[in-house]
Amino acid sequence: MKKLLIIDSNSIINRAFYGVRYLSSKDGTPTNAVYGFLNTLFKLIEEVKPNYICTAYDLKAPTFRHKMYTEYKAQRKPMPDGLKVQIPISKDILAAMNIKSFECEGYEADDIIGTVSKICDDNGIECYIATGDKDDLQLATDKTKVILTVTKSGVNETVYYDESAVMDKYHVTPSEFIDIKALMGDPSDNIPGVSGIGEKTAISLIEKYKSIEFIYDHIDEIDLKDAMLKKIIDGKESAFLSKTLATIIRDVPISFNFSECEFNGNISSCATPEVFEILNKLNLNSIIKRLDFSDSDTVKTISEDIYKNTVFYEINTVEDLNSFIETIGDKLSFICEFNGDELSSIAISNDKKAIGIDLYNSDRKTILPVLNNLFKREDIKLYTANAKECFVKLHNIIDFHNICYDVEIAAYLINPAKSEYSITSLIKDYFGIEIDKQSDTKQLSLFDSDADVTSICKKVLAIEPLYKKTSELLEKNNQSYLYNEVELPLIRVLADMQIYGIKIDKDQLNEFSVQLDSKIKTLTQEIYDLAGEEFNINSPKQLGVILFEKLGLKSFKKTKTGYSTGIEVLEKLRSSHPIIELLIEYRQLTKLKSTYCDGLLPVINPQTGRIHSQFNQTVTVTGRISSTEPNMQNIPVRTKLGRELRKMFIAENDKYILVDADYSQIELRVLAHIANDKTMLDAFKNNEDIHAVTASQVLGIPLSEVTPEQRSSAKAVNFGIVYGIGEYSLSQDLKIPVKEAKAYINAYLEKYHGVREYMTQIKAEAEKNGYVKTMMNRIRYIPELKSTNHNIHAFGERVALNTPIQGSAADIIKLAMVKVHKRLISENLKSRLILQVHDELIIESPKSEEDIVKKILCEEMENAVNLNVPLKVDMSSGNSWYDAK
DNA sequence: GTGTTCACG
DNA sequence: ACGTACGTGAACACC
Repeated sequence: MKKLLIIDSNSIINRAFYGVRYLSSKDGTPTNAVYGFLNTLFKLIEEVKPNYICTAYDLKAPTFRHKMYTEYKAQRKPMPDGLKVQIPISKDILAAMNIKSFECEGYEADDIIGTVSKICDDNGIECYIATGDKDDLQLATDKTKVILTVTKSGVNETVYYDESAVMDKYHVTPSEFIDIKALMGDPSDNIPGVSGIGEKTAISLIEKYKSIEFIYDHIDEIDLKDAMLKKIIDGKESAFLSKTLATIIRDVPISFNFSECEFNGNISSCATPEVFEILNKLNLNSIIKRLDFSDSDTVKTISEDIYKNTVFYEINTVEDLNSFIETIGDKLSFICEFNGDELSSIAISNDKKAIGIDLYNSDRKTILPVLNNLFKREDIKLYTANAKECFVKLHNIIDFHNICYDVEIAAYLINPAKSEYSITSLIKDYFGIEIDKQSDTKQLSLFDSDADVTSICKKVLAIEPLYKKTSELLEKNNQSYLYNEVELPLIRVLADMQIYGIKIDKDQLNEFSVQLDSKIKTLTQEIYDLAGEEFNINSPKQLGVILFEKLGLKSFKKTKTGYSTGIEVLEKLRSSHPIIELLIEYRQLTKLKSTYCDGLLPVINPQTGRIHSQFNQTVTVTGRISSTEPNMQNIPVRTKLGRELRKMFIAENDKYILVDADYSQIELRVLAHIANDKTMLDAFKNNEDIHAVTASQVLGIPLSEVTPEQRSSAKAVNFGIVYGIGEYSLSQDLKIPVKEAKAYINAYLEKYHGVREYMTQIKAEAEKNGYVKTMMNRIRYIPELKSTNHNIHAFGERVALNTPIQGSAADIIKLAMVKVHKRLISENLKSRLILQVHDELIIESPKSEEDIVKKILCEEMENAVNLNVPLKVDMSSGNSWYDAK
């Protein structure tokens, strides 16, 4: 049987708006509802594979229901603006997909759906109704299926109801739904029902008597308490009115014909050029990806102005390369591409002309030295993308001497929130060109060119226009200092850190792993014994069943998928069963073993015996550096056993030592400076214990009388302030009532009024500008502040508060790294920076250089910037990271 | 590929 | 009415 899918657009868009996190296009148009709607649409198409498809919309105009009953939906709040603008967008997209949308003055989308489903019934077509609204369940029959959709944080779920499914779930027939509503009413639509009758009574009456008509026709025979009977009799008029309001109309005057709704059951037919154009304008890239426009040659290439008058060609010989090099002036752009760690191709451009070299199709041995001679020249400025990868992968082959621009880093400073900064994605973002797509590249080339180097040449030719565009924006944002003095020189620093790596004691690590393993085995058995069965302790799902069903512990927190078994849940259950203690220990040990022991072993470089973690410069939104493969910034330290791991990270040999320098309270110092808070500034100027001072201030007791507990609470509050404190979270953290947490925060802000003012001011500023900035003008846009959703907006406020603090601290340590690195080189030292952990720098140093290194670290870190507070650095050294703390 | 948990600052 | 502090990355289970 053929299938028709009809979608209640308003209902699904509305759900999507509240269920999908805030998204917007570059121009600020909110897109979250459209995003959610389209994802739901595609999911439905893929599930139903319809032969016909259409959608129904509500109109703003009053419907017959409003005319009949002025109170109908009168309590509804108007649609938020952020949602309102997305409705017409969704219509445009549907039209571009050739999906018919119906709307009809005087009727709601439901009525159109009722009408279409009836037409389907009459024509022997199976009808699928997709909506977020339970009201439509009244339309379910054996051939008409109602699909209820739920969108939760971007994830769609669908539940299918035919007539029997409705009866299974609700124990009434679809049409009896109407009668239930007639009795109980519906506050969301303001349908009155019979006053005094709620859900329970309504259901039991209709289960018994099937319809309100029957009830009122046989009112004398009905067995009910007098009071109830009176309510029903008094509510007769209202009951019938309610029934009319709740009944979906099935003969709306629309002109429907199946041919207009034909559909091939596949989302690929939605991938039209018009759709691409709209989605691209909205920056809905994941939808573009899902629709996969690549096979459809329908995508129009957008203006390729940046390639006007450019030429490129492939070369394979040193002679050709040399003759190209002769044409180069004082600058060039280049792009390297790698196959693993090996250079696979390189493109170089000079003005409007580019060459590409396929290293697998040319003599690597002769080409590479020529390239090295070119790139090490001091008189040529180099422009590129992803210089760090070139530094790292070619470090003993090519010396890139004078890198003066990296478009990836520039684009990151302009907007650090993007997920990708590859040259390909930058070209698409800034110029709308998809260079890996087939297009009319032939006419660009004066020479015959293999397709292989086409793409890399297009990339290299885009560097100059990307440089123009991004450097303009950097200037406009006042980010020239940040770019030229911090981020650009930092590329070399991070590359060197990655190249040097850190030595790890493999044998000792293996031994630790074996020790953990035997403890884990014992624990596993004990847990099985207490549980009375074997199961996968690592599976939260299986563990949840054991704890909360088999052992009957009480579950008070749930996740999207089931019981939560996180640490805070376990902590609270600690006293209720001996298994909990073991689980907590099991979790700790398996974490250490799998993530740190077994995780670190495979990333040890067999040649160097060292770990060469990647330090990423374009990942975090706040300006911090991130570390991957492995993450060296989350090596355990907080527990005794975990800290043991730091004994594995050691200096190269006994002639070397690790020097560790960490900023003391850098974020709070930054806060004191930015907020210009006198109390806090004084505390730091007098070199006092900031947490103890806070306790003393807030509790109104002398500094000398602060107990360790009081200090620890104050510490939590100080952290909370930096994160954009909430009373609820503080109460959880300190395990005190919300009321007390609130009082604590108030007392805090009373004492630190500079901080209070900062909080108000930065929020206002963020609200007004849509972004916040750090001390060095690192910028972060906060689109969440445009959201009408309370939670999202509150999140935006916390971000506005925290980013200048966390980001300024990142600015400072990055500048310090650049300065330290520079001095190690200019003073001809063998010592090298090897790690950064947000507020901590680690240098591997010959013992003979230990003192001078400490001096350099101290000077450069403490004097990296000049604040209203002193910056303080704690320093220590040792043979291992463990000993150097 | 996503969700949960947990390691760090 | 709703969820609950900022910023990360990795391992594992499960679909």
